[in-house]
Amino acid sequence: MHHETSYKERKVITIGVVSELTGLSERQIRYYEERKLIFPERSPKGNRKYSFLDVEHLMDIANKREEGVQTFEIRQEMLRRKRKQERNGRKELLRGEINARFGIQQSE
Amino acid sequence: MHHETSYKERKVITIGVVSELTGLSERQIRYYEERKLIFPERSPKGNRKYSFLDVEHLMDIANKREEGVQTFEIRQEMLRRKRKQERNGRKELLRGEINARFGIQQSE
DNA sequence: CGTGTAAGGAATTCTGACACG
DNA sequence: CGTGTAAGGAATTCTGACACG
Repeated sequence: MHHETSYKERKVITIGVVSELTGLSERQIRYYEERKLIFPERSPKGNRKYSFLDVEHLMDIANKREEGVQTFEIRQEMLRRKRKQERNGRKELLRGEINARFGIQQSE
Repeated sequence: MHHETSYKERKVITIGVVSELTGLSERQIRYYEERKLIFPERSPKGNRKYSFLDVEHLMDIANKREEGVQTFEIRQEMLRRKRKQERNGRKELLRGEINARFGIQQSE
């Protein structure tokens, strides 16, 4: 319907800028990647590149960490949320197919 | 109304990435700045930082240049557009004030 | 576990300048 | 005018490792 990979998702920000934006050290940012909390892309020569969405995730992670939540638990929660989204995604897809065949019933 | 400086306007992209995104050389990008076609911010240590909007402007500039338009003319046109926008901005502001006093009373 | 730091190298960016046209 | 390039320096980023706790 929309998206051509929006500004929010494009991976164009270097780790130094992400560090400024989030207040996290580069060490922390790289560690959260190691723990699979964040997934930067790489430039041709291997430099990490982040999106605004990544920056927001990192700020959420920082808040969780301050509350003493461990990276492992943060990852668990992320995966749970993701699976839930996927289920809803499939549900929506199905709803779309049904509508396509049996018509636009606005009622429910 | 909205805007907290949206993703599109935030200056976070380094010149190398802008170069990849636009296909322009760093030399060209710096030169267009010298000619006042583009206005990056600077990081604490002096590195240029661009927004997605800047990237789009650069692509427009690249197209104009391919058509043989000189940087001076591109700048002229930019300034003309900007002044027009400012006039419209003032007009809208005025319209808002008039409405606030005499128009559409949403009840009070 | 989460983060700091020193280490060495490679890539990035900056400025001012010369070149060509 | 618009762009390439070599130059030298400073800042950035990368990885793997040791440290502490």
